[in-house]
Formats: sequence, C-alpha cells, structure tokens
Amino acid sequence: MSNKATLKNIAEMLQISISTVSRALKDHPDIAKETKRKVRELAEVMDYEPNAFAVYLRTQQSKVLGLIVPEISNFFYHSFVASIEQEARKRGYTLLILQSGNNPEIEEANLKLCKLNRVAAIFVALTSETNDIAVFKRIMVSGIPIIFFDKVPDDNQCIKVTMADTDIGKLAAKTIHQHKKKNVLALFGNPNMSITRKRKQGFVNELKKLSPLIEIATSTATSTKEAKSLALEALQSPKKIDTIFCMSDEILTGVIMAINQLHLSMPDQIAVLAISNGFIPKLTNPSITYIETSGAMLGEKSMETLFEVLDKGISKKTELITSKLIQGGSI
Amino acid sequence: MSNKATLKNIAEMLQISISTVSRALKDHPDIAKETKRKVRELAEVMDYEPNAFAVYLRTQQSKVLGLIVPEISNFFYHSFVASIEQEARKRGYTLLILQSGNNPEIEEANLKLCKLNRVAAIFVALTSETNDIAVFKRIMVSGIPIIFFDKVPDDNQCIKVTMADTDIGKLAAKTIHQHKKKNVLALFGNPNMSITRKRKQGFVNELKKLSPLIEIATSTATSTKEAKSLALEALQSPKKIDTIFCMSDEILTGVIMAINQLHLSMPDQIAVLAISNGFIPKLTNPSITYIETSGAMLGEKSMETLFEVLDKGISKKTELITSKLIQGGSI
DNA sequence: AATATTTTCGCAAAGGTTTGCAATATAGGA
DNA sequence: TCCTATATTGCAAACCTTTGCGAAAATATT
Repeated sequence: MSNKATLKNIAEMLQISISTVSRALKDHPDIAKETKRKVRELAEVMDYEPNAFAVYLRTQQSKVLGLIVPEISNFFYHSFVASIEQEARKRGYTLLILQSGNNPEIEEANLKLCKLNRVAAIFVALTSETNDIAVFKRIMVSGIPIIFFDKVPDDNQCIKVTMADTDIGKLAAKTIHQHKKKNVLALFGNPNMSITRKRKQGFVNELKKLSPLIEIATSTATSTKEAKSLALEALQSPKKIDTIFCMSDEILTGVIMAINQLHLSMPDQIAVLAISNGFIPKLTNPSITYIETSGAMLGEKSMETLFEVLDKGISKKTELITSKLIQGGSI
Repeated sequence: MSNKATLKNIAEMLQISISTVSRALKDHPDIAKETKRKVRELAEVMDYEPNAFAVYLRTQQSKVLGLIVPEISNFFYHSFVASIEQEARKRGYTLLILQSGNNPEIEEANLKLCKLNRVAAIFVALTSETNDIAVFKRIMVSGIPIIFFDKVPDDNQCIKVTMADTDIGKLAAKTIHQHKKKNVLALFGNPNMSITRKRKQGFVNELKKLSPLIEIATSTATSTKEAKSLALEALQSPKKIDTIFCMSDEILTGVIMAINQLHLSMPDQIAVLAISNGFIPKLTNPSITYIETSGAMLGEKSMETLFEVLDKGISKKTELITSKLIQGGSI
C-alpha cells in the first residue's frame, strides 16, 4: 500500500524514519540538508498533504474556525464572511459556516457541531430569539474562544465586535434634522436585540434633542411583510408623514415595496433614510440614502480581535466600528 | 486529567475497559444491559461526544460534506444550502461551505481544502470562468465523489444535478409568444457556461418557431452594471422594444434599475420576464413575472443523488429539475 | 459433576502525526 | 588513540477511537 501519501510511506521509500521525514518537511534544523532535499522532492511528487485529523489528534490544535450566523444570504453577513474567509485562507484556516435560521435550537446544535469539530474559535452573530447565552458561556469556559459580532449579547463578560449602533442612530437623526423634516415614521426590528435598542435609542433621543417639534412615530417590524404593511398604512393615513427611517435592509425592502405600490416618488412625496449594506438602496431611482454598515470592516476587525484573543488570551473586550452616510437621492 | 470526556476516562472511572465503553455507547449486543446503563449515564453527565478526528482516523469516514459555490450570498444558492444543510444535519453530517468568488484559482484551493479535510463528498457549482475540470476529475478518481449542481460542466462522465435549462428557455419563449410580443431584448450571462447556452438555445429556437415574425435581439451581460446599461440603451433607442427577457437575477437587477431610472411602467411601456429565484421580482410594482428556479428543490435532489452515489457507487448520472412560471404583473 | 454453549468483556493493533529523549555518527582536539 | 562536542537520525509514546479475536464468566445441557 505505498500509494497513499503519508509520512510512513515516504519514510519507507527513503529508508529513513518517520520522525526524520516529519522534521525534514518542517525544515527542522536537526535534519541534514541533503536529507531534507530528498524528502521534499519525494513529498512533492507524491503530492503529500499532512492528514489534518492526525495532526489535530496529536496537537489538539485544529485549523478550523466556526462561524454561526442567522442567515448567510444577506449582504451584510456575506461581506463579513468574505473578509473573514480571505484572512483565514491566508493563515491556513478553514471556515466552518453554519446557519441558525434564526432558530435558537439550531443555533445551539450548531454550537455543538463546532465543539464536536474542535474548532479553534467561533464567530457568532446571535439569533434575534436568543436570550440566554449560558450555552455560549459553557463553550467559552471549555476553552474555545467565542467572538460575538453584529448581533451581540448585552453581557459584557465576553468578546464583542459590533457597529457603533447608538452613533449610527444619532447620525440618522442628524441627517433627518438637517433636511428639516417634520413627521417621521421610524421602523425598527426586534426589540429584544441590543442592536435594535441601541439604534432606536440613539435615533430617538438625538432627533428629539435636535428637533424638539418633530413628530416621531416608531413601530416594530420583524419582517419585510410587516414593514410593508406598516408603511402602507402610514403612507395612506390622513396625517401625512414626510419621512420613513428604516433600521435594516429587511425593513427597507418592505418600505420600497409599499412606495412602489402607491407610486410615490422620492424624495418629494416621501423621503427615505435607511441603515443598510448598500445593495437594496441602489435598486431604486433615485437611489436611497443610507448609513453604511460594512460587513467587510466588521470582518477585518473581528479577525484582528480573534488573533489578539488567541495570542494574548483576553476574555472580554468590546470593539466598536463607526460608519458613514452614503448620499443617495431619497432625502 | 480525568476532566476530559473520552472513552478512556469513562473506562477508568467505571473500572472497565475502553472497548467495553465504546461498544456500550454503540449499543453493541455483546455488552450487558446493566453495563450499558452505567456507561450511558456517566457519558451523559460527562457530556461525552466522540472525538470526530479520532473517529475519522480509525474509520477513514468523515462526516463532513464539502460545498463549493461561486458566491453564497445569492438567493438561489442560499436556498440550496439551506435544504442541503437540513438534510445533512439529520444524517449527522456537517457542511463545509466554501466560496470561490467566481475565481477558478480559489475554486481549486477550496477543492484542495476539501481533500485536506477528507470530506465524504463535494457539491460543486462551477465558476463561470472554469473551463478545465481536470482537477475535479483527479479528486473523483482519488475516491471523493463530486456532485456538480446548477453550473455544471458539459462533460457527461460525472454526476450532475441541474435545472432543465433548455425547457426553461422554451417556457420563457412560450410565455412571450402568448402575450403576442413583437420586439424582444433577451439578456444572457456568460456564454461559456452551459447553463447560458442551454437557456439561450431553448429560448431563441422556441421563440423563432412559435413567432417567426418576432424581432429578437440577444445580448450578453456578465454583470448587473452591464445589464443596466444595455437595457438603458435599448429602451432609449428609436426602434422600440416591448419586452425584456432576463436569464438571471443578476441581469434582472440591472434591468430594474434601468426601468426605474427611465420611469417606465410595466407592463404597458415595457414588459419584463425573468428567470429568477423570486426575491428580486417581488420588489417591484407590479411584481415581475418569472420562471422559478428553486434552489431548495435542487438541493433535495442533489442530496438524494449523493446518497445514491454513496450507496451504489455510480459515477455518472444527470438529473434534471423542472420549474414553473410564477405570474406577476410585468407581462 | 462435567461438558458445551452463550454471554460478557478485555487485549492489542491500527490509523497518521508530533516530539522528548536516546542513540549513533562524525569531526575536532589533546 | 581516546575523549568530548556537535550534527544527524531513530525510538517510542501519545492523541482517541474502532474492532477482530480470544478469554473469562455465567448459564445451560447431559
């Protein structure tokens, strides 16, 4: 069975020991140059690749990173994944991408899967339904670092990388104020999530401060459909709103549907401002003005944080990413 | 260190042998009921999970499925992944999701990664730039089954699961013919891909057959941007087209942008028909009529095919999935 | 009571790699 | 020639699980 490319086979063919082969391939100083050359040559032609499973078994160090997100088909997470993936590839890591489908049970199952696969670390964007992070804590104490990103828990005893959500809310408020709007409908997502609470708080407080006389109606829309019907209702009601603020792409999608259905034009008949990743806003004419939440930036920062954690063994830290306004024509 | 949950530790604590523990956990008939009970109980409280790496090393059977797609952030692949994932979870498999970013080099690197991780099988949707599948063939002969889906190679000596693209093209043609359209702009993607060629062939041939007098202008658009400018150009040209056919969501997106920009209304000023996964078409008003390509169905069929391959060891087969028209108001 | 049968369990090897330590070889020095 | 230092290499254990085969114990049969 000399066909499989293993250390053992290389050793046999070269009539040297397995350990010598192993060290030669790792450029260990103990090994003679000539031996190294021979080993490397044969390894090359045999297309040798170390068996990751055996390596793990011996070193207990897997080169796999877990990634758990509610849904990956979403521009934000996608750009996040893309940037993580790129960096991971450079460092020889593999990404184990798992989706929880916004279901805490699947989320937990995925967590278990990560543990089973002995991942080196896990990136987690929480489900909007997750309100108990005890499971995660258990994994953390078992020695696998967890980096929460985007949808993070309130708890401060963990590693978090997230957008500066309060600031984003404030920026939205400032934008609306600058345009002298009078009557705003603000649509927010699931109020259980800290991301929602922070954006809402930043937005509402700032807007009230800047424009004390403005009318602000806030509503909760946990789906595109809901956002659409809320928008339709508001747009058809007698007391006319002049602006809709959407805290996410999911909501923005519903609002666009409503506006299209009523054949309203932006920004004169209705102004729109959103927090978005940039795909949906470009679909309309004029394009929608939005505050960009960059998955790529979040990814980079998360990766940086990860290696900090891996190297220095920190166990709590909060990283905030700032973002900027992208001017469209909707306000 | 009796803290880690391994067979060895369980065995020590119970003063029995490792093999007995292993068999007890597997409900092997050789083991006494009482012993099984004790082992299971302890395993439970110790939260024992077999070490996947050790299992692989021994059995050479990994419970990981590779999945390589150009981009996962795309409704079609997403629903595909979702359905594969669900089924995989049921059977105790993990999905290793890899994106090639439409780059054949990364695609090859990912393939290598799958090999390195000794996956049980690989699902592949090819890059539009991939024209040599020799690398894949090598993997196949090395014993890892590959299931090509969606973007499949022309070669018939492999396993393919794909939409019935020629039929889809024909269905589109039939729909346009039924609406008595006279002047059609048909936008297709990368002509290197068999999916493009088949859709185009089915569409053009059928339409010419049904409506010999119709004017058909076909163009190639390999990006949303390109689709947009092609549509703008056509819509503003003197010889007025009455219908645009889009072979993909990517193209449809560009076309919608163009239509929005020119403030045209569907279906009277311009009719639109697309092949799509259903998200983009619902964004407009009226919504766009499309022929649905269901990632979920493709996923199910792929998974079925996989287990057929795994069980019966087939090495070539082509599965075709049919699809249907979803009526919107754009034609 | 002695033998045959069945039930229950343990031994040991294998899978591929890493690594501390021991062993051998070579060279330099006295 | 013998000893010490250095350069190379090999041995063997460990990581954790699975599994064929044999051993021991319990039970059944005569």
